[in-house]
Amino acid sequence: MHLELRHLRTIRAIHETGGLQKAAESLHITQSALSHQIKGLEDQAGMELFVRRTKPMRLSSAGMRMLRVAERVLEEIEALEAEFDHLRDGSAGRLHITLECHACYDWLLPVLEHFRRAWTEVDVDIRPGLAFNAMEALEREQVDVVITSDPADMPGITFAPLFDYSPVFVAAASHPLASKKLITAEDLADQTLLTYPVDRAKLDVFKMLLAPAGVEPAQQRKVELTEVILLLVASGRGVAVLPDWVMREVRYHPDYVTKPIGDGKLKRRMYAACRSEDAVKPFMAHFTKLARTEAVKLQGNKGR
Amino acid sequence: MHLELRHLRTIRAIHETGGLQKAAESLHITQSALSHQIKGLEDQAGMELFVRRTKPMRLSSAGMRMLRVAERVLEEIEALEAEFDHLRDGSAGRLHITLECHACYDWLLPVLEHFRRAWTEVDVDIRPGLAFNAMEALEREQVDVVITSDPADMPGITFAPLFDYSPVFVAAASHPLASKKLITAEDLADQTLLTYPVDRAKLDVFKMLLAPAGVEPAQQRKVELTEVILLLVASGRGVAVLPDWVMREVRYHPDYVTKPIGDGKLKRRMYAACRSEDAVKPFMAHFTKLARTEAVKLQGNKGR
DNA sequence: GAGAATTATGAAGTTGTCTCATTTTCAGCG
DNA sequence: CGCTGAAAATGAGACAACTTCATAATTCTC
Repeated sequence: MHLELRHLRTIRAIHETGGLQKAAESLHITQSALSHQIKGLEDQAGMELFVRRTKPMRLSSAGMRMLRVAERVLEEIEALEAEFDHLRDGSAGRLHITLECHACYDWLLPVLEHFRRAWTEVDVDIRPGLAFNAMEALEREQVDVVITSDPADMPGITFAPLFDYSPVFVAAASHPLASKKLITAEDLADQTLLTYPVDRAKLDVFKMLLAPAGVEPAQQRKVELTEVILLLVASGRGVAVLPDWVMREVRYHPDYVTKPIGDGKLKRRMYAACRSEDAVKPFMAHFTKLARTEAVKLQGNKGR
Repeated sequence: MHLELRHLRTIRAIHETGGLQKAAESLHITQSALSHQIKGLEDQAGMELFVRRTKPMRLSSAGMRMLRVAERVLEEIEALEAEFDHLRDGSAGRLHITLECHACYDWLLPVLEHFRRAWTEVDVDIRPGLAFNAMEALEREQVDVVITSDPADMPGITFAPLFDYSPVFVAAASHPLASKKLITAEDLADQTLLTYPVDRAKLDVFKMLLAPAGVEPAQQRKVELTEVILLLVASGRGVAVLPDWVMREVRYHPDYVTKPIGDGKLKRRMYAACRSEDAVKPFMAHFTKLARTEAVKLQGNKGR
């Protein structure tokens, strides 16, 4: 028994119009075609789907069972086709994001909260599990956006700049380094460094400060959550280097001191990477715009 | 965009096997056919459903959306096909019943309670609304069984005898007719007769007693529920003629008297009518057997 | 970078579905 | 009762769509 949607559409049409003749019109085929079709269908089903004792003919009890499935299934199919219409005109789509940068949850979550209200038909999600191979996941359409500060020249991938930030050193107010004006790589050589649990290559403090100077911290402790890093810093269990926007809450808190690192002019730029074909979609443009706006709010706190 | 199940099967197969090649095998067609097919599908969808940057190819985000629908829909379709297998071998079906005889609920409901446990895949229902045109509804497959005591010689309809019963006169113990041994048509000429609200032709008391004698009761009051008829009888608001099995509960109750009617030998036979094609089905045979068994229980109460 | 594996493409063939023309069936009605 | 018209069934042929076959173009693997 090999059903096709054609059969379900036929069943439904005959039921709705109440006869072969009219059903044929509504399906834009001939009555003959329908007659042949249901004959074939009944052969496959091995039973009569229609009652011929009456004219026009109506569904039999077996036919009614098929009708119930037909109505449910066709509704799904039609919803799918409508969804594809929306995909084509850009009002629907998928926005699955992965981030190489832990601290970005700070601004990303508010952005997504705004976004999902504006684009109810876009399926939004964060996929932390794919962060390790983020760019590859983007190419394979496992995700649609990668938040990164390492743009690469890749064909088919577009990097939209979001905002600039500086990595900032943070320590407890009572910490010996609190008196220094500027933090150098060597200052960290005898420190416990608190970082996110990611590859060193993804950590600003290694890539921009320690690696160039060939310095290794006395100890590195990996911590998942920003709040916990700050907690450990405050209690003198280590020091950290975090993006400046993270510091907005604690910059003027008496327990902490923040210091510029390196020459104090280290700047990084955050990007949203997506496949170039998606870059032109309206919801994608809106997403990057929202991300920039949210970042500005955070930057605005700097001068407080 | 004109989707067919073939497309959904293809989408699912490619996803499950992880590539065109293997999917083609599992669908028993060539890889070339699949390649052509998805090309046509993508043309219709107006977008890419697969990511070709990788080999083997995988679903794109739009393709994933289609996959979700495909999985739901195909599950329904496969369940339907399985259901039809059961319909064919007779372990599934529909048993929609209508009754011309109100009192039959007494034994029918216990029967259906047994039945539905034994035949979980048979859809059981009672359709009181179709009682007026019961036999026509049976022919048109609006119902599958008619409970009736008027067998007719109809082509394609089989009448299975269930049990015999006698219509019995019932009145309040204090009623003037309580002293009579036998009730005749004339006895009812000055009585209020309580009946079910159906056509006179379907009422035993008219068809077998009053009509032949050309007698009309003083008054006829139509009451829906058996319990209410008995209540009204007990309070002296009228008399009734009911099937003997209905009386099992009240026969020896001090408020009531029951009397034979006519010559006291009036017998009626109850039948289950179904379409002859259904009569051979195992669940239908089981239903009539259950009905007979249940009736015997009631008849057994007679001699209590 | 060669070979294997995977997908794409073009042409030809086959299958299945539709249309057209006609017949059969059935309900309604004089 | 037979006529009449509408509805459904049937058979033959046309046609489109899907499939296969053969082969080219990619991409992956070692």
